[in-house]
Amino acid sequence: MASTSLPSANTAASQNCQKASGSMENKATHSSFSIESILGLEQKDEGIPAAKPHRPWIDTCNNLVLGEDGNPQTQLSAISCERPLLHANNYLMQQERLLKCEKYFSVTEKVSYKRELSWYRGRRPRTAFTRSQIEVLESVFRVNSYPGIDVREELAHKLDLDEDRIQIWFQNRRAKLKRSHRESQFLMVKNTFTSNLLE
Amino acid sequence: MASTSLPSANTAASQNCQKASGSMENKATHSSFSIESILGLEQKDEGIPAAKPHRPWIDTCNNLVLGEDGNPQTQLSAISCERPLLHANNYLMQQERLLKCEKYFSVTEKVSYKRELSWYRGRRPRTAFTRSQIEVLESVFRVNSYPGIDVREELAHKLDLDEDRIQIWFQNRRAKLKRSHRESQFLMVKNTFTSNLLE
DNA sequence: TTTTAATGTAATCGT
DNA sequence: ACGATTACATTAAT
Repeated sequence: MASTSLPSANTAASQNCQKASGSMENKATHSSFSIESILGLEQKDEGIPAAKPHRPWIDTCNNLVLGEDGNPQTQLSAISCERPLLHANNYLMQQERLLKCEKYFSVTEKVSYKRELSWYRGRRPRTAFTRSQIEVLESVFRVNSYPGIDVREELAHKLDLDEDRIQIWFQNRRAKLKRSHRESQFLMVKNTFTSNLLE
Repeated sequence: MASTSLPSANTAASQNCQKASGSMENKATHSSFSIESILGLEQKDEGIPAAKPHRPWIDTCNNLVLGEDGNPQTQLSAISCERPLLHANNYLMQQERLLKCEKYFSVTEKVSYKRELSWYRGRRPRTAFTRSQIEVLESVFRVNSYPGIDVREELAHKLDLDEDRIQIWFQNRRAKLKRSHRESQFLMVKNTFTSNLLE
């Protein structure tokens, strides 16, 4: 049995209530998008290819992306590689695939399928940090939440990680800290308000 | 199936080659900031309370949490909202509960149960969408699987739900769609393989 | 058991 | 670098 399924080492703050405007590919949400209009409307908006950054972890030749732990992204990562290829031969394959699924999915489903494919094509496989890696990172973070390139490189070497991953980790960690501060502040204000009401 | 999932403890080096870090010699910015010195020094501060995930469905005054659907988590949700309370009186309650379950679970299971208890304290009561709510959501999803904040708010108002629930629902829906795509893709590959074998 | 709401967080994008 | 938002992996309730 999978003994200790301890996925997240830290149980810190969560970040529900994320409400802000601007979904990424959805910029074109006109205010005329009432539910009724949506329900009674076929939509043709789409596209927004969005330029493609460098994705070194994707093999250009449709090879598998290995995960060391049999991660499930493998099959999908293998589909295609780079945004430009979207309009190359892979595009045909996908079209074909779409046609084959035609009888199972509606037109709009195919549209969003296409969008989804193009979005997450080439997304870096999610890194699963080890507990010990997290511990080290947290220790460093406690001392310095803005490590310079030298510390990051050192960490990368010691933890056998990309320096990029380190940087992203610190970014996300800072965001998390900020969130928790915001929330505790919110609660403090709320509590003060409440107790003021009570007395 | 969750039983096949690995503990995800490893995956340390799922990354491919590092980016050729140059000099490990520190740039003498703050040369005393080596990892060893950081890790070796006493961590006395431990600020970073990692507090308050903002759980509005938990009442701060230990009142009952309404569930709209008579959810059983009420007792648990109402317990606490603050990390320190984990070591306060609630801990006793949990111990008691653990003792009661003693005959049903192994020691290691109890351990993980304990860990998980402290985990999902404060977890939002599971929302049970009605059929009609689902229908509307599905209809919108068919047209647009990435509704912007405006559509989400409108949906929330019309369906009498939190906007958060809407957002989460769409997230999970997208994941589900992707899963099904993955599966059909797998089947397609399998079929192709099989028919290639047959001819 | 299966499905799916909820959670935490790594990765992505725009500014 | 930050903020917002997403995908992804997982947990837990039904």
